[in-house]
Amino acid sequence: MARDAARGTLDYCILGLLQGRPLSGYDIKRIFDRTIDYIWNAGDSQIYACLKRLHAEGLVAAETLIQVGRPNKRLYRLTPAGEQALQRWLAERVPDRFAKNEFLVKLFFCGEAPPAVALAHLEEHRASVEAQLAHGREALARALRYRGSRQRALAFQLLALEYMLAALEADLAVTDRAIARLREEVARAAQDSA
Amino acid sequence: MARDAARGTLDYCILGLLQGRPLSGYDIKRIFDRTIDYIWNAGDSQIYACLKRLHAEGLVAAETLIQVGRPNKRLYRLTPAGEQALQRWLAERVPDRFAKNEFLVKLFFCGEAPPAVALAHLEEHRASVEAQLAHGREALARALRYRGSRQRALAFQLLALEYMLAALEADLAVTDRAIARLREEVARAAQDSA
DNA sequence: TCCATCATGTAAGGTGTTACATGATTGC
DNA sequence: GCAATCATGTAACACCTTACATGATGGA
Repeated sequence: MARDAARGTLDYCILGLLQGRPLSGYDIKRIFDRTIDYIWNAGDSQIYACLKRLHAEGLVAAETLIQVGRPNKRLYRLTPAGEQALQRWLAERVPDRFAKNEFLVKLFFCGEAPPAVALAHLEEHRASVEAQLAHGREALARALRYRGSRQRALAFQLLALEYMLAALEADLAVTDRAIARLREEVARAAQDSA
Repeated sequence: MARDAARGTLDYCILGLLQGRPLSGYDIKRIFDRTIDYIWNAGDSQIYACLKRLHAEGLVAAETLIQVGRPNKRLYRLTPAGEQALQRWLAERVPDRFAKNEFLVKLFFCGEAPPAVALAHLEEHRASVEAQLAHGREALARALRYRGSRQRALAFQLLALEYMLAALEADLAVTDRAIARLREEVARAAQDSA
């Protein structure tokens, strides 16, 4: 037994979400969009394909729920093998890959373009960061209101949110400084040419 | 003409690096490893394949440099078409995709695992962040010592570094708080069972 | 003698994204 | 009448990683 039947991070995300309750592919996609979106996500087609494979490999069990007035759904739940695979993955070291960042790459090469180009990217980035911050703070408020079982799971979700919010706030500070500097540069250039 | 001959971010990174000087695939890989690594990178095979395609599509020109005592190298330089493609890409909006984060995903699901598991991940993460910080600070010091042409390009590389360092510092603060909390929890659990 | 550096590639396989296909119900 | 929600999938492609292949020079 060299390695698990589950393959990528998405597989384990799905196994993780199935802890303690059965879900359909559709449910899983909704949870992704609502709660983990800022860390991981996938298109629905990928999720359905993944569930099919996890089922074929015995990590999840499936049953079809017949519904009236709406399409039937396939409910998946963790099998003991799936639970084991998940626990093994949780204990395994995180491979430390660099994180790709399309925004920073573009900024990195903006030296040869006119300052307005970089400024536009920075301003757009600022708006995006603020939107993410708002979204994250809402999620935080929702999570803090939550009273239920799974308090321990909640603590770790809060920690992930804390990471994200801290990163976004730091990002915003750098962005604001950069925008101020660039605006000054643009203004100086305009004055010089006048 | 719907879109450029260049495709992904890697294509444009390579075009960006080729601004103002010819480079071989090997050179490009070394620059990636030394300076952009924390934002983007690629395996050498991917870089060679990419260069070949960019050449076939006329965005770079190639010449073979015969060397003595070491293998010949293929030097690539930007063509006017490549320069245009790069400028177009620089001006284009950054598509805002979520950033995948394997560490946070794992942490997110650590609620159902023993606290020691999460603690191990956090401590390892801390070490990794400190290493990246050290690496980034060195790069910053090197960049600040740099005296040459391309000062404008340098300013943007410094900005990218500034983003990275700020994110890492924020990350470290959260990590330290989380480690302290978890250690306390583990200690309390040990005391209760005693 | 063995390893690192210089230098370029092929081949295979895995992962992820996008577009397409289908079809009922509910609310505006 | 139109769009959104519920629900599941196939197919094609684009992208990325890993392993393999080759071979000289120079230092420990």
